[in-house]
Amino acid sequence: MTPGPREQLLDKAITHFAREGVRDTSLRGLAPHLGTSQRMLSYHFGSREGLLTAVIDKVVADTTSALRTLFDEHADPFEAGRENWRRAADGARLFGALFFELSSHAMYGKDYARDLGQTVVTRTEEAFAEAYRSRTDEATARVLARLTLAVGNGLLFSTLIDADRAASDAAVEEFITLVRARVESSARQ
Amino acid sequence: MTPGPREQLLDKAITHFAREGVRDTSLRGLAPHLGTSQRMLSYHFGSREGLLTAVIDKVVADTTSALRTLFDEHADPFEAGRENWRRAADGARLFGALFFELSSHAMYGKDYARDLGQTVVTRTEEAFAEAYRSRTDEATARVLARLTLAVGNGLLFSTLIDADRAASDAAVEEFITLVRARVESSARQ
DNA sequence: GTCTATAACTCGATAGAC
DNA sequence: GTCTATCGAGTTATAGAC
Repeated sequence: MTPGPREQLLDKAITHFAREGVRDTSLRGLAPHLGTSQRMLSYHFGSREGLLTAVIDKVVADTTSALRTLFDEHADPFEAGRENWRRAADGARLFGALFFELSSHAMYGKDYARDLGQTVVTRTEEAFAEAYRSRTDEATARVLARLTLAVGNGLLFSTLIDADRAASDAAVEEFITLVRARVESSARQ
Repeated sequence: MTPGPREQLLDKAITHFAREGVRDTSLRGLAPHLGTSQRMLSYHFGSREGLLTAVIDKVVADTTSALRTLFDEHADPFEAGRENWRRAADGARLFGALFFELSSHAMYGKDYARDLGQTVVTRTEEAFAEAYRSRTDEATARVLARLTLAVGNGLLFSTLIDADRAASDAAVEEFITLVRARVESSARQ
């Protein structure tokens, strides 16, 4: 199944948005970089907002499927967390700024960005909570899940600003150590 | 010292940006909401980018001075952290989306947003590290500072997406408990 | 400092031929 | 599906009177 022209354009558009931002990229300015015309972007996506919606839908779909395989492959929530961080940080240089830019659109209440918010917070948090449940009680699992997601997003944020990946890696390890001790102590009770 | 018209316009502009976003706010559309004209915005700030620069400069100055008083008033880094979270979360409904939107501009490498990045990551992290140094060794202080800032920004992010302030408050308390245990155990060595 | 007016430009959307 | 061409509304920046 070879992707149609629409899917090819969408992939290229995401790459370009990741580099240049959504903020000051117009359909006119975007088209030449994708080897197409403004008319074709309008034709395939209906409108500028239609293109943004398609971009977010694809990002959401990719994130969701990646998350599913992640927790299928790692029964240990700490291993899953470490692996999730590694993937996010590796991709950050490419897609990190776009991630936070589109998320800010969700915060402003833009319709086309609502699914993104649901995916990057609610669903991811739920996946972490599910993994923690095997190690601790329900209430602790929920609060640790929220904290874990926050650590991931917060370190992604810091890394994108100051480019200090090593410091963020160290912080992840520190956090894993902290939580592991916490879960072991609650299991001993 | 009563503020001049420029400063009054700037304050109102920040409030409006916080509600509507920078992305789709033009000088023309902004002016009537501030009780002025597009001509006056150009006159006082030179250009649209000049206005954005002024907005960021003010946000940076306010954040820096708030941070200084924060650590002057609370010697206990855990109290300072809790208070920092309280302030950030209280202001989040007003300025949170703007914070992440402008930060994404810094990630894209926009000149006018560089100072913002320095302030919200490098300087804040340094302030936390300074506070932790009184409780633990240098290396641990640095990694805990990075982790603490990440928790704050990450929970701010989650709260802005899903509006669950209570869950974030609980996560902050959980984190303080974790780190307090960590610091006490390292002090015992 | 403030106003009106406008120049010069860019945008998204669309018409219509092929 | 793809092209050229254009409409109409939007933008910033600026000229010039008061």
